[in-house]
Amino acid sequence: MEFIVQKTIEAVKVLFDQNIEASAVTLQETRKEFEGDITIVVFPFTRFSKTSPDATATAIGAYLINHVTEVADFNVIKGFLNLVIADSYWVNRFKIACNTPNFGFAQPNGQKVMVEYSSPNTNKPLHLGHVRNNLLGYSVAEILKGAGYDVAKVNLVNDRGIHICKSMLAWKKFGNGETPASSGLKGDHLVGKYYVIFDKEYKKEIDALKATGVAEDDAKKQAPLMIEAQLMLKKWEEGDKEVIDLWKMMNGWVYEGFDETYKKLGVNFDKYYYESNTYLLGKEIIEEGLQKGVFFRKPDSSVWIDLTEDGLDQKLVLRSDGTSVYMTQDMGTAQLKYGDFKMDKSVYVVGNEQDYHFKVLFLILNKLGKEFAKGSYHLSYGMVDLPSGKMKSREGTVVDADDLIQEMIDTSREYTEALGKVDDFNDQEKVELFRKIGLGALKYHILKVDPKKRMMFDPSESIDFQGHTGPFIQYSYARIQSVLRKSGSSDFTYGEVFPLNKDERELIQQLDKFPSVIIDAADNYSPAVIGNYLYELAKAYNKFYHDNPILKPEISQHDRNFRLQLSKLTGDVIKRGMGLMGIEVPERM
RNA sequence: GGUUCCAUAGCUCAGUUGGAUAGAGCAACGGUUUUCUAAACCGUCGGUCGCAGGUUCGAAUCCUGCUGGGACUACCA
Repeated sequence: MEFIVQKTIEAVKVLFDQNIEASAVTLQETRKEFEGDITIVVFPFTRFSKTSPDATATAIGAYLINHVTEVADFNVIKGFLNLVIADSYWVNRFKIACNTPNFGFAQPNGQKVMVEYSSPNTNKPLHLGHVRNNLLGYSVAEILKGAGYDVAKVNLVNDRGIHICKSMLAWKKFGNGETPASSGLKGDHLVGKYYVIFDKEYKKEIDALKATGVAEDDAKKQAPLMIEAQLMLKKWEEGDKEVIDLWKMMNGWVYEGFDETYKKLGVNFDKYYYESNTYLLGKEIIEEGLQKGVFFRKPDSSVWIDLTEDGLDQKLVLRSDGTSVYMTQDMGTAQLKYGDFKMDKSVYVVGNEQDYHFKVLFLILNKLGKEFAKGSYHLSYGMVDLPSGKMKSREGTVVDADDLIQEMIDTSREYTEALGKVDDFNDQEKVELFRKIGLGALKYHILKVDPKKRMMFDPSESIDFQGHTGPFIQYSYARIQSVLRKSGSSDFTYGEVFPLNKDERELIQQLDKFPSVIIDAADNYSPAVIGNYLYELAKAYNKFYHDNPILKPEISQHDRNFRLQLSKLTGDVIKRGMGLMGIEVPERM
């Protein structure tokens, strides 16, 4: 509505002889209890109009109606200037949208962005927290594509370290050669089982030591299992064949399990990075930083950065024994990734528990003068809380990703079969539909919440299929496809300018927003923006559908085709928008 | 202790440059189907926007303090 802003500036100049900036013109959608489409807030103008808000609004309204063809009418209520925009304008916008291939998606903007997400540890299966991460990362990547970026999705797998050795050691000691094939367990679940066993046995040892009078902190360090795990890590780093073989075998199990879960979630990656290949990186950057005076070395030869001037503390970047810490690796990996992709932006989808880490990382990269520091962004999402509180892997209070997905599919099957609408579906079609609806419900439920906020997830309360949900939007799509099929045509040409009714206008206005919604979602890295928009769109369509016959005999050819075209575009936008959230839509449901 | 994020209806959430009487969904209650899919549509009920000040013509939104909750603050990742 840029032209309204420009004409308002003009009106203010002519009427009150005042030059104002475009930012001084506040436009908002007219609240639906009032007549009009666009509202101008004129309070700021009263300072120089020297008249009441109502008089100011009336004067501007009168000017606009005489100088802007699109302004058909106006009214003033309590100092708010409500403009009625001509139907011809909306019809024209609609026609343009229909003639735009991939309406909503921006043209390529020539910029490259990397989205790193998922980044699992290979010692346990994925849980609800990872699900949020994966859904967010995938969706944000798709949204960025929709906004014109060239996107690379990458997964940085944490496949080494003491926690991995714990699973390996427990399996070696207590596993009796158990494999996914012999146990029937999914690989990641099998490895996770031994991670839990390690913790249990380790605790026993700690308790035994404490009983002999050893202090807790010392007991944790002295426990034989911990000593053995650390020895194993050392052997791994030395390339000990036996340890490496075990590591390869067990990680292989985990990857098979992850691949299955990723496939079910519908997420994917353009490239995998493994920490076993990157954990030694970053040491040359330490040298670089020391030379540039960004880092300093302490007498024990550990290396630090002083961030007190930035309101933070001193931070270790290299241990006294010369080995890397997480920060060292991340500096090196950032450099590696930039070398591989030369991206303009780099998004890290990581939970907000690591806010401090990324703040420091980006600060360091900036101080080192890295060209990629400026484009780095930590998409910091909130934790997923259960009614019982926070999820803790070791305490078994996690919601497993595979279980959750299966429960959603089962629930969707029960719900759908109870409605009795799928009796003529064959088995294959049913399986597909239940999967689409179950995952649609889950994904929408998680993605509709602002990523930055913590969210509550109650697994016992099965996710709804009515109201503000994924299935509601999927259903709207299926309905549209049903109407289009029944029309028996695909040529929806209709005549020229004509009056719109309220529902039609509302729907067109909603559709008209789609391109700007995608940009907004991309700028804010927020699938929730798309989700809320699609809900509003589906609501507008359902209202329209309910009150406006399309295929009835009494409907004129013109109205019929116009409404079919309106339905068609709505369906396209829903499908495209849901695709940005990684949600599929069924042709029938 | 320090840093930081959060607090909106019984529940889950919208509310993005400060704008009208703070909105949805669920739950509860009521209505709509011989008519293109009722996973829908319409209505009723439900609020001290954590509390107290401040800035402003105007504050859920900005500032300060307080209360309550989370996270971070390791030679862990």
